Amino acid sequence: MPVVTRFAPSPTGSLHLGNVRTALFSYLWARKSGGRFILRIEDTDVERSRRHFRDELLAELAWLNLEWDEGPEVGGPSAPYAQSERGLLYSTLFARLEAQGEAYPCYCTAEELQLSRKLQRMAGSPPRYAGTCRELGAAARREREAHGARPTLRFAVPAGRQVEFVDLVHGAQRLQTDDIGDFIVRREDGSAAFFFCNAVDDALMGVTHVLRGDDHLTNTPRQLLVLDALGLRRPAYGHVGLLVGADGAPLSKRHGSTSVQEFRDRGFLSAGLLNHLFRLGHAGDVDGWLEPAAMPAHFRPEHLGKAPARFDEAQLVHWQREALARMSPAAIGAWLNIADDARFVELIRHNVILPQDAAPWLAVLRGDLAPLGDEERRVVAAAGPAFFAAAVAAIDQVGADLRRLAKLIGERMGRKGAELYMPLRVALTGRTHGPELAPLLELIGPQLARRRLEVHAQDP
RNA sequence: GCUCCCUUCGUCUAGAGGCCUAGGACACGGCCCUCUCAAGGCUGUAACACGAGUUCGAAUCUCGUAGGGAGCGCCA
Repeated sequence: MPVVTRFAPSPTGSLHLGNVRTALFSYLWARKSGGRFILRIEDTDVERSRRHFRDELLAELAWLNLEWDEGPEVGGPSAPYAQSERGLLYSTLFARLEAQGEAYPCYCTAEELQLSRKLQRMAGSPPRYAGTCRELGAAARREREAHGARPTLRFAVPAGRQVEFVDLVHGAQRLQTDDIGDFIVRREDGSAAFFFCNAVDDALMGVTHVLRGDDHLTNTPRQLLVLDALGLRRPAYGHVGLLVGADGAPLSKRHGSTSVQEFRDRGFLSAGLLNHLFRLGHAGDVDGWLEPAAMPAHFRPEHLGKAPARFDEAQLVHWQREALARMSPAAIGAWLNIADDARFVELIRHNVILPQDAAPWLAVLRGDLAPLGDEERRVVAAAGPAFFAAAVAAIDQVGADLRRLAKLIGERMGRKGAELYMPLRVALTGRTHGPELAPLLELIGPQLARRRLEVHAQDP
C-alpha cells in the first residue's frame, strides 16, 4: 500500500540534523512503498519565519537528494504548500469548529495567562488553561469585542474521555482528555496555531504516515481531537527517539556542528551523511555502505528506535571515508577544488577526510615544509649527514626516480627498509606519514627534492 | 508539580520465552601486509540499569526502584 509521508519544517532556523533524519525516514518510507513524499513549509509564525531559511532548507534537502513529489517549487494537488498561504482553508475550518461548539473565542491576554500558569505551578498543579472564557455568553463576548479585544480561538477539549491511538513505534497509547487544557487553534492575529494546522494539513494533503520526534508524542491526542472534531482522517503517527549529543543531552551548539549546512560547509559528503543518519535510531538490514538510491529498499520502518540516539562524529567520519572511497578522481578533484591535477588527487585521496586535509600536501608540492617535529628530527639525526650527502649525489645521477634513487643510496650506505626510506620521506615531506613516496617524489621534482635533501647533508 | 516516554558493549544497533557461551557495525588494542599513513585480511577487549515476580526456562512477560528525556506556550 502506497505510503504518503511529509516533512514539515518551519523556516525559523537552519535545518537541524535531527530534523533531516526524520525527513530522510519519511522520504525513504514513501519511496519504499511507491508512495509520495510531501514537503510543507510551516511558516505561520510570521515573527520568526525568514525567507532565507526557507531557501536554505530547500537547498539542503536538494543537496541530500531528498526529492519531494509535492511541495514548494514543484506544486501538487494540495497546493499551496506554505501554511502562510492556506489561511482561507483554515478559516472555514475554524468556523466549523465554532459552529459545532467545539471551539470558542478566548479573550484572556497573554499576561493573564502567564500569571495563571505561574499560580498553578506554584500550587503544584499542572499549568493548564482555566477555562475562563469557555462559558462566556454571547452578550459578554459582544461587550469584550466592543472594547476592542481580539480573541484567540480555543479548542474545547471534552471532559472525561480517553484518546487512543496506536503509535507506529511506541505501540498502543491511551491518554486522558482531563490532562489536556483547552488549547489555542487560532492566534489573536488570525493565524493558525501548530496543533491545528499541522494536523489539519496532514489530513487534507492525504498524508498517511507521520514520522516525527518523540517530543510530539504527548501532543498527539490534541491533534487527534481536532481531526476527529472536523471529521478528518487520522494519519498514523510514529514518534522516533530524539537525536542527542554524545552526553545524552539534546543536540545543541555546544556539541559542535548540528545543522546540515555546517557539515556541508566542512566538506562532509551527502552520501556519507545519509549513510550515518540511516543508522541513527534505525536498523536497516545491512551493515555496510548503501548507495543512497538503494536505501529505500533497505529501510525498515518497524525498526525505528524508541530510545534516543547519540550522534557520534567518529561514525560520520567512517561513512565519509566510505563515500570518498567510492568517488571518481574527477569528483574528488572538484570536491578538493584542485580538479586540474589528477595525479595529485589520486595520490592523496586516501590521506584526506575533509578538504582541509589536502592543504599540507599541497604545501609539500609547492611551498615550504613545516618545521620538523621531535619524531621527524630523530629520524633525520639517526640517518646522519652522510646519508643525505649520498642522497644528493644520487638524485643528481638519477633524478626523481625513487626506485633507482633508493637502490643507489642503499648500496652506498648499506641500508634498506625503513632505515632507507624513512629519512627520505621525512626530508622530502617533513612528516613520517603520508601518501606513497615514489609518486610524491615525482611530483615534487628533482630540483625541489635536491634542495630538501641538501639541507640535511650538512653537519648540524 | 502532573502526565507520558525511554534504558543491550564507549557509540549505532540485532534480539519478539529456549536458536544467547547475547550477534554485527563504528571506535579502540594486537598480528599480517607495508618506508609511513590509508586501504585490506585475521584477531582481541567490551553490554542485557537495578530489584522482585511469572515460568521447567527471561535480554525478551509483569510489577517496583533508579537514572534520563519530553509535554503541559498566542514556538513548532
